[in-house]
Amino acid sequence: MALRLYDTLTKEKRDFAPLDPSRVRMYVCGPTVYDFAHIGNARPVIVFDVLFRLLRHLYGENHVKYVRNITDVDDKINDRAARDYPGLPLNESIRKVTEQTERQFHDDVDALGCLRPTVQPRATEHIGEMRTIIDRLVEGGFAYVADDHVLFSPGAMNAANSVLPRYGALANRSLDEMIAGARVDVAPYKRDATDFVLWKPSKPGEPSWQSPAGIATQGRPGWHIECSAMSWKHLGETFDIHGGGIDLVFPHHENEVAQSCCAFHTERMAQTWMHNGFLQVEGEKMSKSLGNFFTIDQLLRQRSFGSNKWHGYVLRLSMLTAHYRQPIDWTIERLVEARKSLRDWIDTAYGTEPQSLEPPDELLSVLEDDLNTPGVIAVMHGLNKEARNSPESAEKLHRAMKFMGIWNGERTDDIYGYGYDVGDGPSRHEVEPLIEARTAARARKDFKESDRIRDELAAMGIAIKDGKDSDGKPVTTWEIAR
RNA sequence: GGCCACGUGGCGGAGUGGUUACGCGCCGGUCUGCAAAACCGUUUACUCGGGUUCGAUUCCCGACGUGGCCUCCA
Repeated sequence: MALRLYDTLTKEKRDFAPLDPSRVRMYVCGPTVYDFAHIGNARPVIVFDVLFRLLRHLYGENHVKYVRNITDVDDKINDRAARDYPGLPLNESIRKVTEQTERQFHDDVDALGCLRPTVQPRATEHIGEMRTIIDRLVEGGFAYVADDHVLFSPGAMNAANSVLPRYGALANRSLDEMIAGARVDVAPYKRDATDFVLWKPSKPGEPSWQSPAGIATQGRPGWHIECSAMSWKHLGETFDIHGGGIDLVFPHHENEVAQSCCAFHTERMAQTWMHNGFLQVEGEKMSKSLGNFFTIDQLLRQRSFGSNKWHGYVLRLSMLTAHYRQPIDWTIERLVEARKSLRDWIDTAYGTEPQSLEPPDELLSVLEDDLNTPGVIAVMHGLNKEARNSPESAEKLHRAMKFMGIWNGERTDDIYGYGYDVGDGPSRHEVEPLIEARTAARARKDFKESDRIRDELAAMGIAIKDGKDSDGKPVTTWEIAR
């Protein structure tokens, strides 16, 4: 079984064959660092982390290069900086915003069990590469200067009639359709409604750099050029996989393809284009006005969603319960179910010693089929069931979970719901004396008293489970009720 | 309006031209002072209408529905 991936451009699942197996190259569009990342942002981060892990397994840890950019130049950043640090010069306030947001982003995705990409380049550190690409596009006749802007012309690209792809091929639409659908308020400096900005002049106070194409005034890059620049710098003119959310297909990725292929005279920018489906929250598009907007930080660290904090492993597993190309409806019920699965599996796998870091074969064959993570979850449920009669299956389950990044062998009490390390809810000092009193009452068969204590605990939000230890002595465990 | 994706049992969610997905829930049982938990077992499906086919949930066409993109967006 070989890795098969669905390619957005050709609309088919194909065997994956890297251009250079000793150097597998993947680029994924990363965050614009102006605010906390939300749970929708988490989806591609998790999905492509799974792919990164799989590629590392298949080709070797040192033979996969994963680049995820950090966009640190953007109007939203400027606005946020001016709002949050009105007293500071814009340069400084922008740096504060981007550094702080980047740190927060890393805290969040670390908690989601994601490995760090090989390189996380910043847009502002690649202005030189952007200028080079823009100059080449102007020289090649694909872009032009107007009013201190540099504009890319999809029309010129399609007229070139060479190895270049057709503009619109990725998003599967024609230039004519786009012209028909274009807004009436086309900027006056554009020759054509479909032309898009590669470079624009900076207003006073805005971040600015030396402009390309002989433009005298200082300027700043358009939105799409950074990814062409950074993927070129770190991965080369063409590479294997380019990923991101499906909403990026047009215009962002379409324009990246145009820029890169025209600058380098290549047929394809990436061999495989991968896009994850959209996320909704409780059946509706996530938006602040609907009150269903959740940041990763809120889910992890505040009781904002379903009055619960959610462990990063739970968030990650719940994200993997749907295939990455399918839309996903993010609900409390989904998280509760993921948490239950995770607890069952940890109960089984806890304490086993993985014999290697290899994922089980039955998991690999499923995952290699275009990242069929729901299938992987079914495999894990199967291992969990087999583990009742087979210690080897428990060990396999341990390896499977490690490989998928949903557990690393630790005791995670906030998954189990024990209150004492969560910081709120009843503490073990309040609960355990009552448990002991109930055990004593049961021992003297005072069931009226033992039931009364159970009711009292229930009122505190504590659920209890009676069992027996290995000597047959009654043992009661407890957890925060859900 | 244009383009695209999706529509599976109470819920979540894979997959397949003819054979059990899987998980949760429900129900029954074992266990338990009683519950809960755990364990064992059972149950329900492929939006609608045409077509292709020996046979379609799976392919084709149409309808309806949901969502996405077309403007910043994962």
